[in-house]
Amino acid sequence: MTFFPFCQKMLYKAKGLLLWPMDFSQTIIQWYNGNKRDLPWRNTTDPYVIWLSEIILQQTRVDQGMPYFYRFAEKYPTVSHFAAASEDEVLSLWQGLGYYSRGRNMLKTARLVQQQYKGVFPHKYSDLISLKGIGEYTAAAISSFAANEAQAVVDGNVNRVLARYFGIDEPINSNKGKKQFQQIANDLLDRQYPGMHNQAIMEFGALQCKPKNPACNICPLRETCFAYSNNLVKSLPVKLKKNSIKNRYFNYFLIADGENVLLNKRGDTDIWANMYDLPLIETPTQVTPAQLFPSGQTTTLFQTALALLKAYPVKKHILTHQHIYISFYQVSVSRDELKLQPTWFFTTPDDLKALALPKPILMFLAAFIGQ
DNA sequence: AACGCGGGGCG
DNA sequence: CGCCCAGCGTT
Repeated sequence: MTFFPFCQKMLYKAKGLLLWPMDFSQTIIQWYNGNKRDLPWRNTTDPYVIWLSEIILQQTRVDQGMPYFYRFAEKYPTVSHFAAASEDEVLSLWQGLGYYSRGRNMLKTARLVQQQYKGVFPHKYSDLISLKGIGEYTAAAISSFAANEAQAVVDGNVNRVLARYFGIDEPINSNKGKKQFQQIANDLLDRQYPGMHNQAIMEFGALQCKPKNPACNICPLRETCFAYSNNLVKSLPVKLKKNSIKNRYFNYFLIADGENVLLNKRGDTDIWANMYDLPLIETPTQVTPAQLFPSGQTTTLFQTALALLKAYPVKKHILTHQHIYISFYQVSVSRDELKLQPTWFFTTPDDLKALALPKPILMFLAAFIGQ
């Protein structure tokens, strides 16, 4: 999707460098003063306490992290207390919050601060950035909140606000996008009150410019918001989708009665909807014939005793969002033992020609019938 | 640049 | 079910 990137760039230059930076920051800060939540880590400039909150809040909503913040702040009132903890104890406190490497890295950092910094938690960006578990965002957050260092934070909230307000369609998780959003955030930063500015824009993203159903109707920035003016609020920010290719393992059974082959009519929800394949067992992982036929050469899959005649090598079939590993097993079963499933039926090679088969099934059957 | 790492809330 | 959340470390 493209939204005239050249024009946007001009627009950003016009807004960001000439016209709007003061208005933007002042409007956001004004909104912040009227709408901010009372959060415990905002009532301190202790970099240690802010660090606690920031690590806990990485990829974690405030509501979810809050009880953990209290738990840690009470158990470890200073970084020295934290440094004296055991990993088991920290992980136990962390239990249920997810992303457990955060807890382990916290302990490493606490111990390093205890040793290298004599228990005085650093507040300079350049010191913070080298600590385990502290990246660009967290270093900017701690240094600006604790010491008003002019470092602009860029998190999910900031990305969303900037993408919408300036109409930036560069993906927020591409390399180019990351640089671009960081650059804009830097340009926009209120150099007099960087800490409050950072808090304000994030709070604005969290409460006002929300991912779903943002409150544009009462937004103080909507008159100059690119996304609002151009009906693009729902499509910004742009994010590169993760390659969510799933592996699936299909085990097909070729059951022949003379020339006739037992087919299966597929349902209408999965891939190859309403087409025809063979009796199938899908497994969560690749299985060997030995696993599929646990008692030597026979198995009772489908509540029917099947005897393995031949196992074919696995074929990989690639779809846009799925990689399917297909195993074919030629089996024998006496017809009176066969318990037909509702979707199963025997077909002749002639009738087969009139049916829609997925490519890999068609190829397999053609080779089988042709032999 | 891509991926793994978690648990929970929301539409 | 897919997306998103005060991201970071590793490859």
